[in-house]
Amino acid sequence: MCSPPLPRAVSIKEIARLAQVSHSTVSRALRHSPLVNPKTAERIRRIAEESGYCPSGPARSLVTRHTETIGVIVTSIADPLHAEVVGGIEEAANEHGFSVFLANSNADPEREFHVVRSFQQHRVDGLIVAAPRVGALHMAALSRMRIPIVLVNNQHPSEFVHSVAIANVDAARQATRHLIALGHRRIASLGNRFGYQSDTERFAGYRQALAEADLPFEPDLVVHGDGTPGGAPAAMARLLGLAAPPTAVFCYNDMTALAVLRHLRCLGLRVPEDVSLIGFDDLFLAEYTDPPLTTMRQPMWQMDRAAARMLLDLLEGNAAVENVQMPAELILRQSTAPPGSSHG
Amino acid sequence: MCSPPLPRAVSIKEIARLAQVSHSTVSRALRHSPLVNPKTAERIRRIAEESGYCPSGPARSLVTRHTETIGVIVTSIADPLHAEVVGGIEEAANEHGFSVFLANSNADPEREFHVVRSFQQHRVDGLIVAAPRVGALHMAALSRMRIPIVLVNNQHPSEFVHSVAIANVDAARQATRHLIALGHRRIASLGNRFGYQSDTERFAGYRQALAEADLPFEPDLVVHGDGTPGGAPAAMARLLGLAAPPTAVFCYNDMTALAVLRHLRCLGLRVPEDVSLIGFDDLFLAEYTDPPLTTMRQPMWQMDRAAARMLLDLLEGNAAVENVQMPAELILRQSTAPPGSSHG
DNA sequence: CTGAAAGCGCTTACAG
DNA sequence: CTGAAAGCGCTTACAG
Repeated sequence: MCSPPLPRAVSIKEIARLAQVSHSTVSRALRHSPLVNPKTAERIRRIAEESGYCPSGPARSLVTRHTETIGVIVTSIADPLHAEVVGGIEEAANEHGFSVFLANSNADPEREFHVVRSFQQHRVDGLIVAAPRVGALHMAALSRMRIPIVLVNNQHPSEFVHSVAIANVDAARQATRHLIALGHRRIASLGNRFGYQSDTERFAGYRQALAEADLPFEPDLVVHGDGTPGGAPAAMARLLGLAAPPTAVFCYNDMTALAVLRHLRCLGLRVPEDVSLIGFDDLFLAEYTDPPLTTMRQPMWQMDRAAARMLLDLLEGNAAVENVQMPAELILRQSTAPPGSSHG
Repeated sequence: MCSPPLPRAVSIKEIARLAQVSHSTVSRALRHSPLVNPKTAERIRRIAEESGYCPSGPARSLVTRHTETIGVIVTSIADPLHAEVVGGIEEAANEHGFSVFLANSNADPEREFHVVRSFQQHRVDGLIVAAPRVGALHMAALSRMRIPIVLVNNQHPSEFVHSVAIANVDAARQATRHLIALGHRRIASLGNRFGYQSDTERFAGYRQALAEADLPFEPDLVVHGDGTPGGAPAAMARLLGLAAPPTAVFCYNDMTALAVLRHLRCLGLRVPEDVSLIGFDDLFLAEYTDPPLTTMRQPMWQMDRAAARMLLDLLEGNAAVENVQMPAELILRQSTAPPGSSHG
């Protein structure tokens, strides 16, 4: 609240005084308006340069009515998946001369509210929401801001916004097919009960693949974790306690797969010899686990860039597609193999 | 550059009209000034609320001369270590009502320049620089901005700024001591030739530990990677090619250790039976490798919070300590063991 | 307690 | 080509 008197930066007026012209002329010269004598324009620019002039964004935005900023909301910056989100967005934004405000909702409703409010106060030109719940709960507040908004992997379908999302159904089907192709018949789905739509969609893809292969759907083989390593052991214990345990597990995400991997190791079970494991996301670390994790790659960097470009298009007045679905890619590594491959 | 006419947000004037008072009074009421009749203040606030009024940060900052924003510069957002940087900063900033601009320098000098310039235009109140080179190369430009700056893990010593850094010498000494205590005598140091000061300091710590234990320093046991997984295999090959290869390796960071781990596995060497490995950073994934990685934890989240708090202190006019050194913590996991432990 | 006035640093019609 | 003027949305002395 309180703060020391910042040294006043040199303004357009100051350099007008120095250059012996009106501040209007300075403004024009600095903006390279053709309406000013090239000689004086040059002189003005030199003076500005020498005096270390740096235009005031806030002042400028007051009249232009845009700030050249976008806001980005993520649930957790520490989440490796979201770290990439921010990277792709920042890159694309910067290429267009936009700066990005980053905020972390922490999945806390109160915090989410404040974040949106604060972005609104800063008069961001547009918003990218990569925090599923924010999109879900605050859509009304968001659309009241009357600025372009793009949702990344939004978890609740809504018609009136722009979004980019991973093609969950296809991805899950592909993952399951891969396991089926390897010869697995008892394939578990370890979902995420907080995954909302993505969980539903991935589950649907799993069932589709089963149906296509004429494999029976067994409810017992479906358990729901919480999308974090913490919930995985319990879920896995349920599966292993079954009379006929699964020979392969399709995990909601890599974090879950990671925890399962570790849990199985503790139990003395081998991956993929005893149990095959497939993840989702292709986090950086998926390549470094032992065995390296087979997974469905979610091209986050591209998705983010796509989201940013979509927003930038909107900001530049171009029509943009409403929704983009990006395909996931099966990344074959060593955590999947034919069932019982150690014995055969 | 071009952009559609944003719908004009409701201003203080508009609600003044609605409330039949002057806009000065509205301003006061909204800011809870005691200089306004409680009844009318209440009425004004209600009207503001109902009309969806949201104060304009840019307009406000023009007169208050601060924007309640800070800029954060990192080299790479995708780098897991830096993802945490941002998280801690954003959290602390938000608690004090500040928003954060995030930019990624990509270790590109031109980009770095633009980032600094853009933050300056946005009139950020303060800056946190977690991109070592920016601190090194642009210190002059930065200090010309005349705003508080805090450097995180800055790689070049400079007197006139505030900084928080990891205690590299101590950390490296501790790591090396751990290996010595396990009985290792031939301990390699796999450094990072782009690590500037941190590399130098960690190397110094390594030598100190050796000296303390009266172990000879062998230049052959010191190689320099590039701080990324890419450079590790070559560096490791050199070490393994030695007449008497090391039985333990102190790696510059976890990423390097990770790559070494993998490389050794390819070569059929076991960790820690054949070679002990200790990393640095304690990235999230260090816990999930096989074997889990023994490493020196760099408490990034706390370091970031410390940096943010230091900056906030500065912004609030409080004196702040100039430099904070945070101790690293030895995290014992399974990648280190006595030499030749498979045979004994 | 309230309003008129000045001003923050800029841009941009409007007259010359 | 140039300057005086108005205005962007706010805050805050200054007079009542």
